[in-house]
Amino acid sequence: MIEARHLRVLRAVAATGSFSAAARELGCTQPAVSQQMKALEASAGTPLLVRTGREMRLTQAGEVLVRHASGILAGLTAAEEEVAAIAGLRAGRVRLVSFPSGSSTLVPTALAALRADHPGTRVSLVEAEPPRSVEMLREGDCDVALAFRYGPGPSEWDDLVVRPLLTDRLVGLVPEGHRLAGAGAVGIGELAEESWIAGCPRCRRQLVDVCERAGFTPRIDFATDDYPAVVGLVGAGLGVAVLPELAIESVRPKGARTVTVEPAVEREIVALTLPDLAQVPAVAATLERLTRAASRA
Amino acid sequence: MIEARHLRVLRAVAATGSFSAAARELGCTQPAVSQQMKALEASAGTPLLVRTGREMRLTQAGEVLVRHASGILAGLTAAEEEVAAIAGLRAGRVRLVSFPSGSSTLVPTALAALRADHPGTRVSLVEAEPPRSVEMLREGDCDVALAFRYGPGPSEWDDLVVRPLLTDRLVGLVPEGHRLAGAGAVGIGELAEESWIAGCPRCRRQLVDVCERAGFTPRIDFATDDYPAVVGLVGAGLGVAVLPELAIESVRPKGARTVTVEPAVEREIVALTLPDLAQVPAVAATLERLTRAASRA
DNA sequence: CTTCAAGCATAAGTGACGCTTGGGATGATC
DNA sequence: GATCATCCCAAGCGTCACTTATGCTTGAAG
Repeated sequence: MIEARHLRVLRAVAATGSFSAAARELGCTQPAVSQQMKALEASAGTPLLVRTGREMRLTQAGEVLVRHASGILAGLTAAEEEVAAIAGLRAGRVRLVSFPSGSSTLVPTALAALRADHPGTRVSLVEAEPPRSVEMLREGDCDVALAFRYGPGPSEWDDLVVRPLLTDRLVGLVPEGHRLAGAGAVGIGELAEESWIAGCPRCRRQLVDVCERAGFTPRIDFATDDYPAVVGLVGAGLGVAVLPELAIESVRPKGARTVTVEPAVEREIVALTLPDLAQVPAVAATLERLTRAASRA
Repeated sequence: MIEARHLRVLRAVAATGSFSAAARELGCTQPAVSQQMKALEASAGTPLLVRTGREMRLTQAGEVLVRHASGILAGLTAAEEEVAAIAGLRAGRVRLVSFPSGSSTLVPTALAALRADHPGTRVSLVEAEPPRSVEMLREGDCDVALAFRYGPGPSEWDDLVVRPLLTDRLVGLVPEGHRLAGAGAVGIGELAEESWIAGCPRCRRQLVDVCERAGFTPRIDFATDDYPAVVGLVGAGLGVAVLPELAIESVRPKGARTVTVEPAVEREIVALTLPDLAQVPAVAATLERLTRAASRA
C-alpha cells in the first residue's frame, strides 16, 4: 500500500537528487528519508533508486512513480485546500429552515452579518413550521432549524443542540375603533365574546389553551396561517387576534391596534441543529450570528 | 496531512453508509474505522460525517473529500499497477550494451528466451567495447553490460555485480592452403614469421602479449575491428589471425581454417550490472537468460 | 598520500499511532 | 418490552516512524 507520505519523500528526493537535501526540504533527518525510501521500495517490490557513488538516479519504476506522484499529490492538496476553505469559512453552505415570522426578522439580520464576515459562506433558506422543520433537520434536509416552543415543556429536542435566541410574547390585536383599542393591558377574559381570527395551527392551539384556562372557548371565525392576512382582517374590524410580537414586527398594522394581554404568554424562539453539525464552522457561525441578531432585537 | 489510507476508509464508509459495513469491506474491525474517521476529521478540521441515529450522512466537507478521493485513489492504484507490472516483468525495460561478437551470439539467444517468458519486457541493445561499456554502466546509460577480460586479473569491477557467462578461447585462423591448415594444435611460435591480421584493440594487445611471451613480435600487416573482415582477409590468404572463438561462430570461415593455438589463451565473458540494478526484476531476468544462453552454447 | 567534508546506511531507543478486545449506550424491529 | 445491530469508549498491545549516534564510502583539498 503506497502512502501519500512516501510519494512526498520520493518527489523530494527526485527533485533534489540527495537524501540529505530532501530531508532538509522536508524538515526531518536524513535517516528518516532513508527509511521511507526503503519502505517504499519494499511496498513497490522493486528498487526505485540507484545509489552509484555520490549520484542518486531513478530506476524506471522510480520514474513511473515520480510521474504519478505529481498528479496524486496535486489532487491531495486540492482536496485539502477545498476542505480547509470550508473549515475556514471561505466556502461552505448552510441550509437554514425557519418559520415565516422568523425568516422575515431575525434571519435577514443574521445573514447580513454572516455575509459581511464570511462572504464565501452561502446560506439557503426554506420556510417551514416547527414540527416539519425539526423533522427536516433530523432527516438531513437542513443544517439549522429556527423553531419555537411555548414554555420549556417536556422538550422533544433532547438529542439536538438547542440555542435559545429570544422569548417572544403574544400580543393582542384589536381593530382601531375597538373598545379596548386604547387599553394598556387587557385580561384575556375580556375578549371572551369576541370574534377570533386565528393564526398558525400551533398558535391556535396555544390560544385555545389560554382561553380555556381563563374559562371560555374562543369563537374562531377566521383561520389563516398568513400573519399579514390576520392583521388585515383585524384591521377590517372582523375580529380580534393574538399574535407573536415578532410576527407583527414586519407587518404594518393598518387599522389595528396592539394591546398587551394578561396573563402573559411567551414562546421561546430557538435555533436547532444536530450535535455533529454544531461543529461545522459554517453552522457554528450561523448560530452565532442568529444569537447576536436576537440579542440586538 | 491527509493520508491515502484515510481516503480509502472514507470512501468505503460513504459507499456503504455504515462503519460496520465499511469495516467488513476493508477487512478490519468497526472501531478501527471509527478511529480512522476521527483522525481524518481532526486533520480536516471539520466534521465529515453526521451520525444521526442509524443513518450516516456526509457533510459538505465530506462530500468534497469523497469527490476528490476517487480521483486520488485511482491515480494511486494506477501507479501501483504500473510499478507492479514492472516488478512482475509484465512491463519494464532493460538497456543492454554488448561487444560485437557477444551481440551476435549470446544476446540473440538470451533475448529470445526473455521475450518468450516475459513478452512485456523490452530490451534495447547498443554495441560498445568493454572499457566504454563499463563506463556507460557506471554513468547510468545502460543497465547491463556484456564485457570480457583476459584472466581474472586485478579486476576493476569490484563495485559491480559480475556474472560469469563463459570462457572463450582464442583460436588461430589460417588460409586453407596454409602449411598448418590441417594441424590439430599449433604453437604460437610457429606463426612467428607470418603476416598477421589483428582484430579489435584489446584483442590485439592480447595477441602481442602472447607473442612476446613466446619470444617474437608479430608483424601486423592488417588491422580492423571487423571480425568478418578478418576472416575474409585470412580466407584470401593475406595472413593469419587469432580470434575469439565466439567471434568466429557467427561468421562462415570461407577459405580459412581454424587451428588450436598453444598456449591456450582464454578470455572470460561476463555480464555486468550495478548492485542496485541487480535487484530490478527485468535486469535479473536478463542476467538469468544470458547465463542460460551461455551454458547452452 | 593523507586529511577532510559530505552523504548514505545501520542500530538502538523512544514516542506515537493504529488495531483489537470488551463493555456500555442508543435506536430500530418484532 | 425484548432483541438485534450499530456505534462510542477505554484499555492493552504491537508496530511504525522518527531521532540520535555511529560507521563506511566517496570525492575533493592540502
